[in-house]
Amino acid sequence: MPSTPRNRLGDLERAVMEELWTTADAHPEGRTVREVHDAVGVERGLAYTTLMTVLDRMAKKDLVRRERDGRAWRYTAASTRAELTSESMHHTLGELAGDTRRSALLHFLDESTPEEIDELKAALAELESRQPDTGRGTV
Amino acid sequence: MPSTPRNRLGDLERAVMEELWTTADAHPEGRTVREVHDAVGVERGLAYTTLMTVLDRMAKKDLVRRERDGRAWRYTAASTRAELTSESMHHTLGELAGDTRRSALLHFLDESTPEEIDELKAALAELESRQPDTGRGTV
DNA sequence: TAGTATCTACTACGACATGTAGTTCAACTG
DNA sequence: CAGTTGAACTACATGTCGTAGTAGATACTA
Repeated sequence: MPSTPRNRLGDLERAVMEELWTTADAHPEGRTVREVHDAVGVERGLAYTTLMTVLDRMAKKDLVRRERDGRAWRYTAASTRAELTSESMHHTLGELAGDTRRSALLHFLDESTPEEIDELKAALAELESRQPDTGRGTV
Repeated sequence: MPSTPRNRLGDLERAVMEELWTTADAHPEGRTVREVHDAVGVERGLAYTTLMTVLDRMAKKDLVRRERDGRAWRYTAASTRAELTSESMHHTLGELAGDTRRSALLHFLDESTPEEIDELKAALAELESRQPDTGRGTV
């Protein structure tokens, strides 16, 4: 359960998340501050401590998790990019009452590219195949 | 074209938008600062000028539009709640590359209530009936 | 073992967004 | 004309984020 906002990421925060996400497969144990600094800090001319501060804050916001590795911390993303995105979308939608939500979804689709719509349909179909029950009425 | 972020609204900003949205039908000409203050400011013990400042800033961010009415301004929401929500959702999704986007959509659906899914399906059907072309391949 | 490199923890500071409001001045109302 | 209303401008506090320095502990190396 996130304690702080956890929504909108800053530019650097996002870059750090990207780094953690893209290296998650190759490094499931996570990345140290040094590694993250090398990956996204050096090219931006940032100090090592800057990345330390940012990672520390992100841990407090539950955006990343950390585990001790010797005297260093290893950071991993707390959610996948897809999860975070989905969460953010739900958060946005969640501010709306039922009837408006429907309207927002319609708008959303209206402004979607055909590809997105296809993706959505595919995702719906996929979901359908896993849970054949429409669920109507199951609150 | 919005000049400033225009995303995440503050609490008061949101309350103001709510007020403008919910009274849009009854007052298409918009609302004056005084009216908005009476509606959302008084109960919070806010000064009239506070609402003035906030509305002024919101106008600069293109969240609201304003038109002169005598020497006062009349404010109207620049987008409907549904539009703004949809916009925000697209903004979130837009940060993702195609393959991740698909995954995010799947997650999104996964975490949706059956009601939301139904709404989405209905919206899709509605869209379908307006634009029978699937669009696949049309970049 | 002394010296250096490496890490964390803590502190700090500027920029920007937002909530909050005062002051100043013009215009309108009796 | 006096009081009221409203806009414009300015200001200040708080919170977030980018940025980084310093202090102190630990590990490595010659």
